[in-house]
Amino acid sequence: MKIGYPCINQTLDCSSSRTFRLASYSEQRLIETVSQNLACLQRILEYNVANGLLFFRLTSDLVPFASHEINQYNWQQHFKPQFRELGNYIKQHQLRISMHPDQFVVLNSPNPQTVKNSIAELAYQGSVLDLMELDTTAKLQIHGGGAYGDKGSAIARFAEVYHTQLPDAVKARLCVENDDRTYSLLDCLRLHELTGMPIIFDNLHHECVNNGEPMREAVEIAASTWHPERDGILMMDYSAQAPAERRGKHVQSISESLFHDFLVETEGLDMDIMLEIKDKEASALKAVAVASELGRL
DNA sequence: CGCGGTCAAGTGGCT
DNA sequence: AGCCACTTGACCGCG
Repeated sequence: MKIGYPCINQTLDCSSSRTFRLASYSEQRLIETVSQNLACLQRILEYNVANGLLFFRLTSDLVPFASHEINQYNWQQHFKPQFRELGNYIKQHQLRISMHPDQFVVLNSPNPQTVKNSIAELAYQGSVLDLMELDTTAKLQIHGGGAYGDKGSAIARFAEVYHTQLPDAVKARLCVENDDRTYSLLDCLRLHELTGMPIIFDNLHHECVNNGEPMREAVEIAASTWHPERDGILMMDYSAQAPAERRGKHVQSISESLFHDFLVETEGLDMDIMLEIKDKEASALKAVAVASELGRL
């Protein structure tokens, strides 16, 4: 089991998500920003290794406007050595890596332009992992998308786009995650059956939307969609509801007792856990301690 | 130099 | 009808 956190490290004094406004775009600015982002990413990875945080989600902002038409620069070629070096570090320390394209990536949108933009964004994020020369256990994580009043058709449209429009390099890494209002675990299972994509399980989303599966059973269902050789072990997002806040809002800081209970409930199941908690590595470090005490690491 | 409005992109639920 | 939340605030103009 590897434990980690997404995108941002609050201890270090650098960010790998630096970007700029579209109006400020220039090739020079792009090169400078990417250069700084990659340098910071290396520092974050070193921090993670030093602290036993072996699962990390790369920010979508690593390369600003990477899938936007304004960006015609061959950044892949320019930064190839840096990406490879990062990849070497990742492989050397056996870090698990994911990326999570944001909410604008919707493969089943009725708007063809949205689908086109989505595919371009997936191609960009996949190419980051490819440039790092990571194997297909490094994943891209998206949601089912919209339902548009007819989820059955939306699911069929997703599968159609998957089979007819997605590059193989994206398909090799793409996973679907249950969301907190539209695509339940069972809906994701349907998408899995139609495409072969593994399911990334989110416990908080499952609490929001489910078909009555107890937590352990839900984890087992998601885990069964992963081919160990091709995909590695199950990835999951772990969070807890922020008290007295909107349903689905993430807590500020981990509850060690809730996390302890979750690990006890899933005893014997192997998985890598991404902590979607506002205070980032602070909670991830507490989670590592809890998991370590339970002998799960 | 700090504050606050705004930023490439979508969707659905809540107020 | 508009706002908010989402994997994550960061940028930039203005005072």
